[in-house]
Amino acid sequence: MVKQLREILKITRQNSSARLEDVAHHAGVSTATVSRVLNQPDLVRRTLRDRVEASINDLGYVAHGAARALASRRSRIIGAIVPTIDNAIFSSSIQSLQKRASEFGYTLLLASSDYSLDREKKECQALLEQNIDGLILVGEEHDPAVFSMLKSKQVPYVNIWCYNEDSEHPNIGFDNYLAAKQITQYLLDLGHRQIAMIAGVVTENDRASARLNAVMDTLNDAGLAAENDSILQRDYQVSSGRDAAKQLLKLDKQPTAIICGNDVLALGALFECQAQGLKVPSDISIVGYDGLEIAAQVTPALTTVVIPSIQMGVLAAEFLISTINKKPIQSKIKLEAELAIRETTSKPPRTN
Amino acid sequence: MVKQLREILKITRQNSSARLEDVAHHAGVSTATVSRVLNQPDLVRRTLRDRVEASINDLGYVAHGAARALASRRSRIIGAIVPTIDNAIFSSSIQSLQKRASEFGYTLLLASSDYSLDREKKECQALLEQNIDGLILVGEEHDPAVFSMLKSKQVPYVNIWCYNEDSEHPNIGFDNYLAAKQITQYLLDLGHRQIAMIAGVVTENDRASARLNAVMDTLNDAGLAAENDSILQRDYQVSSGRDAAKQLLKLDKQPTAIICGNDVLALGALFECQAQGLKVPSDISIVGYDGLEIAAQVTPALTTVVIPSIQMGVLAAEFLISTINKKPIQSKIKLEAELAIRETTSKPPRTN
DNA sequence: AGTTATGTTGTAAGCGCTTACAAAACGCGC
DNA sequence: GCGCGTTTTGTAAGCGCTTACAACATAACT
Repeated sequence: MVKQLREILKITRQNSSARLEDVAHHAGVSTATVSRVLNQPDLVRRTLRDRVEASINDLGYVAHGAARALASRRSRIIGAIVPTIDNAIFSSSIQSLQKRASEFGYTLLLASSDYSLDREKKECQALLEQNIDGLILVGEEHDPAVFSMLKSKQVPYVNIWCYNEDSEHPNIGFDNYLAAKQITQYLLDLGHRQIAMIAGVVTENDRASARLNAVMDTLNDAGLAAENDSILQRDYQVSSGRDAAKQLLKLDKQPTAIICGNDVLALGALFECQAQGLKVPSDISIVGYDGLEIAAQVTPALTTVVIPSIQMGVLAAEFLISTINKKPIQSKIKLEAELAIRETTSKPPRTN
Repeated sequence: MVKQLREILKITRQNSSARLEDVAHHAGVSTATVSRVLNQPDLVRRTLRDRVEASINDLGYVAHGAARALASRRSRIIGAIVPTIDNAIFSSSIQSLQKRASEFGYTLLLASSDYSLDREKKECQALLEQNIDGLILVGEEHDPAVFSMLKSKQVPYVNIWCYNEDSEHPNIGFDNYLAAKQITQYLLDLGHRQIAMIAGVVTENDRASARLNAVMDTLNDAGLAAENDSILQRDYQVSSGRDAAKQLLKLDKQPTAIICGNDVLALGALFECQAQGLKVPSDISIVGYDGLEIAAQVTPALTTVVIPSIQMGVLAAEFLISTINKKPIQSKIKLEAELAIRETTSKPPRTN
């Protein structure tokens, strides 16, 4: 009877926007037909469909997602939790993810974990409460509760930024360890023996850890014991890179090369060297990791590992949406991270 | 009767997660009580509340946002449409927005317009379909349909990145024009007379337009007719900045200063100058706009306009959430964009 | 024409929650 | 012990949509 009252008061409630039922009345059809026009237009005869569509336009009808989600059990929303949005390499991935999802009619619910697995868990719950149809996570290390929640809600998910054939979870990414090993080896091959590292913060960050470990392992394998004071960890800021480089340049045994856990730190290191009047690469070599656009443009251009950030976003969206629609699709995709040799690396200076 | 069937088959449907009703049964109370524990705990007696909370934990209950949104008419989701996520200055704003919203129990639905008002309109509709409780838009220029949809759905919104006292729309931002004028004046005061500009693309972008206009107006006021070939427009990429700078440096009347529409273009210009062996600022001055973290760290540090990107995100979240909760709050907030004089600007070279 | 397969539309029962309203329980003063 | 106001809890009617199922119309066969 409330509904009837609403009908009676229709003139009054002109602001409360049109519902599917209003469209149905306007077009002289049942609500089921309108719903079909919206969701499975092929099932509706041409003439009727046109009439309904006209009514939709006339009334400026906008579907009510919550009602639709409740009835159909899918929200057309996918969620993503990234460590931080404020990080060029993630944001390019998010951008591509959002665009691809939008092309499929999905919207993106975005959350950030601040590199904390506990926050990630909480954000995951918040996203789950919003009935996301799928979830994208960064990295392979997550709170077990995350997976159990996802499982009990039967929400498909995928870990990006990592590749692990043996993982029990779908993942789309590249081998963080391998690429870091390669770039270290490249420096060794150039003749560097004093190699320092400015790593990202490895706490609860499997990508940063993998990169750090790869460098350490490779140096060890080459018979170079990594000294503690030449391995630094810094948060994701250019200023932190500068700060760390400053510290490294004060060392008794000054490094001839600095490996950075990401491009932001590498740019900081580069700028610090420049500020101190050092020539890069003739005095000191610097390498980054990520492949930000700016890395290729800075003078001198930064040698780095280019990771497929855009591709990961696109593929993650496609994987999730396929899975949501019960279309089988490959659940593990290995992408390549490529060494981009540019201008910040060369043989170590003779004076060594 | 379907519901009854479900009850009977409960053992079978262990994967379909717990509903509020299940919690109610488990705790031996009505659904209303459970709902109250969730939404207005003060209304429930202590002992009962504890019992219900225990049941919630036992069953791993996660609220069903769509159902909740349908019944309560609020989704606890706020939307944001930015030109592109893949842009450091927007992503820092989004990050702060998302964090602040999350603190209030809201999640962020994110869309991008690709600097197209038409896409923006479409994304707006998509967000509206998801029943967002509020919307954040960048800039003051939007398709009229956007505002009418928002109005008919009665969804509060706010334009950020701009400040306009006379606007009919809520806005939180700064004066793009004024700050650009100031930085231009600063260059004039230093003695520069050959001033070029690398503007952002101004199409459907009121922020980029305002900045460009401010520069042109200021140059005009100083009696300097801006020459066409010294005013360039480029998209938001470091490489575009380099490219534009390259072109400007080829000019017969080489500029002694380059004003850039944003820091990314400015960095590109800086790198190009460095690559060509020019000394910045003694040979040529460069200024940016935005105040990215890297601008302060690059060598030489970039003179720029620091805009309150984080603050805009935070305040926008707060404004929207207050408005959603019917708490009156100031709907126009003027923030300051500050000139940061650093190392890429000085008097023009004598040789002029 | 009669029968069957196919295509098109309508009816109505939920989806899981909130909330107005009613009912019950409690506390207090007398 | 009663009446009253207050607090606490329950009942049940939706929120706006989708979709199984039924009903009907049409096309395709014998």
